[in-house]
Amino acid sequence: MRQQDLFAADPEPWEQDAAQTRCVAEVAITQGPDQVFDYEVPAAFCDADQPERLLQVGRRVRVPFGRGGREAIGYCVAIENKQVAATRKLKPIAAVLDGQSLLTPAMLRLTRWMADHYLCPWGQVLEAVVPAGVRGRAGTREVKLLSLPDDVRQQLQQIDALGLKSPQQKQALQTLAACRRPVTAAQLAERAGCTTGPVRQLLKLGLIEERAERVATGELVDEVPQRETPLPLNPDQQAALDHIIAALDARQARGLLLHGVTGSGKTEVYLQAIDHVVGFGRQAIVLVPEISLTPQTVRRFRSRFDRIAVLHSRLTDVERQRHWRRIAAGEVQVVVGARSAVFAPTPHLGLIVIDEEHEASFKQDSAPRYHARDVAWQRAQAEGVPLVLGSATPALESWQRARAGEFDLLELPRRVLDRPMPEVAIVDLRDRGETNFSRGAITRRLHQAMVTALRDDGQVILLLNRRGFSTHLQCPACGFVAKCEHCDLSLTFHRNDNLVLCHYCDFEQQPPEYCPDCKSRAIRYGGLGTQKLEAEVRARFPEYAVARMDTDSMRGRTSHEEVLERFRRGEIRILLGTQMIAKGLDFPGVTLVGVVNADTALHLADFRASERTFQLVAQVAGRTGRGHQGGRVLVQTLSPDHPAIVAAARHDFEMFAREAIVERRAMGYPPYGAMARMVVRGPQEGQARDAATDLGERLRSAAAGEDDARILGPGPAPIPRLRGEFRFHVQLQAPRIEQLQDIVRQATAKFTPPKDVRWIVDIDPWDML
DNA sequence: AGCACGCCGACT
DNA sequence: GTCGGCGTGCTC
Repeated sequence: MRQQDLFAADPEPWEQDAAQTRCVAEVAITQGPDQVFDYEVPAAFCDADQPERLLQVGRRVRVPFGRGGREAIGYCVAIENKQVAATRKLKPIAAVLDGQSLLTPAMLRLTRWMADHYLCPWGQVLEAVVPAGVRGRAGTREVKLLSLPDDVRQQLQQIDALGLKSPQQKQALQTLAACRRPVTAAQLAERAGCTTGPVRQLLKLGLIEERAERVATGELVDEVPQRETPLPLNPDQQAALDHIIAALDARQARGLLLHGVTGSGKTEVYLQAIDHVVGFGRQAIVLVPEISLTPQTVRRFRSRFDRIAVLHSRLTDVERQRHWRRIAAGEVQVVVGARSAVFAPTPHLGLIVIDEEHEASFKQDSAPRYHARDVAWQRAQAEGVPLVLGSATPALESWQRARAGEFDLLELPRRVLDRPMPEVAIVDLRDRGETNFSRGAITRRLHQAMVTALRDDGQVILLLNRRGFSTHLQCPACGFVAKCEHCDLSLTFHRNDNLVLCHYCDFEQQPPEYCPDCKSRAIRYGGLGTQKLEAEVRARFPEYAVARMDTDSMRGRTSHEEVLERFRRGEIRILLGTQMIAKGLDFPGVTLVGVVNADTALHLADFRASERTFQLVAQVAGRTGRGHQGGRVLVQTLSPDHPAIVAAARHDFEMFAREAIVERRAMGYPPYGAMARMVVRGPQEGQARDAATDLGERLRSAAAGEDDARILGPGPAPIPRLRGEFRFHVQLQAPRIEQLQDIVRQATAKFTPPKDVRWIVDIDPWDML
């Protein structure tokens, strides 16, 4: 036993001193265990005269951590006067890293909730919530500011007593004394009418002090579009707006589901609600899917509000940081952005809007795996503001909350100007009369509809939710299928680059000339992708301009905007592409929408497969019939009787919801139960499987007390190998999410898989791959 | 998450 | 006899 231990129960006098109530900082480490650690606050960080290094809640700190005193970065989450046990030694904070707090107390509470809900270390959540540009030094510049020490200032009356020979130095000194704000050496030189030489000399003599400070650089220049006035509302829109305004005036947290068919004018309702919020000096946050954060959307908001911040993924760190500071300073009325804009540091939030709330992109697929809708609802409740969720095809989770009375339901059942919904026809791909028309993807009926639409000066949108040319390469002689070396998934042939590539890890190689197994040269290129569809369309309609939109053709920063602009002007007559073209576009000239294959997502091993299919078909169908020429939709499918497809063809969300909810309830799937998923992955199959098995056992024993919880697996994940790693997953279901959180917390507390084996937990997963 | 501590095999 | 393997546990 070491000597210290002998005295542990009876502290030395100096230890009793240390046990007095002390100022303690609680720090959440960004990379480390999910705990908050106490640190001593040195007096140097308590000096209000030095705001740059003052410790405050929400600033980051550098702290010694672990044995050997290695350093870690953390967020100060609380400063308290605490009674600390006599034997307990606290390490001191080494440095304060930020000149201002990065998080309000409300945002700290929100991130704490996220850490608990999504089972992610608090420090990691904080790191994800504060944009990198704000944490770093981006967008700031160090300047050296001059000041006059007090003793020198007092002696200025008898300036000659200082013994300065140079009149320029005297002049500079007096000029500095007259300055009300700190100045740089260059500014002082200019005002004193000299060069920086005398100023530097004064510094050398110690008559002037210099200190470094970080200041923001640059200014944001917003393009200001033509000012637009509010559009007249139809009675449904007016009723919805009145309802939202009533919630706003009540200053209460309230969830409002705005269910409006495509083209029913949801955006105008948001705009006028936001106008109301801005009217009493508060800010609004509008979340839109990344994919529809187009110049078109942005222009609409800019044309209605003076001070708006647009947060999108293409911003540089510096730009992001400037927006963030403007928002935090209350200079912005409306924040428009993708998922992470839910963390915008608005000082007086008045309203949150989520447009297309059913969209997958609101769920983050890396830690913290949050859903912006759920975070927004949490924030809305904490700040007492309404949350408006808008969609033509709401997520069943939101729909169920509205039906249960937890959210208010606002319906916009009609399109603006009483335009009819487009007529939707289903084309049965099992019908030989249709498919024998050609070996291609376009049936006789779709071809004829295209001919008619184009002849009548209309435009056509064709949806095919698969990139590439051929989706698989197979040898007809021996059955060999070309697979990715790292992922074991079929490689897709891209004819434009003459490459085969993996859509999951971007592995690419030359297409094989012959089968590696049986040397046959007759490899068949099967499966339809957008590139092949493009070739077919060009061959069928050589006289019309065609454009393809998918992630391959939209690599440039502005190509997306360019294509849409040319389509708007009518230069492009046929636009084909992946789901990128299914969402939010509003072009009156589109008189025909063709869904080339509605079944692509229908048979995935995923309980949301039919919901996704319904949403995709219903959304793309809504892209037509927006002008006076009307519009029609053709849906090609092998499952013409599938409820999701039938309901989408009738524009009948409620019909779809009624059917889908029966199945969800029977299976205990969301919204009728909570779900979580864990994935264990590693470069060695056996190790990963063993770790998954171990985890499965821990989960089961943790769930022993919860007889209504179900643990499925472990088993190979639907994508069993990805980027060279083997993947196993476990699915968890229980009536309440808290049960699953407790089970996972218990099971993982002491779960330490071998080196190279990693695990993740996904609460409310959106997909199961 | 990292890093030290500790207890068992192949080397000087 | 020691060097080093990585399994276990702690970090204010």
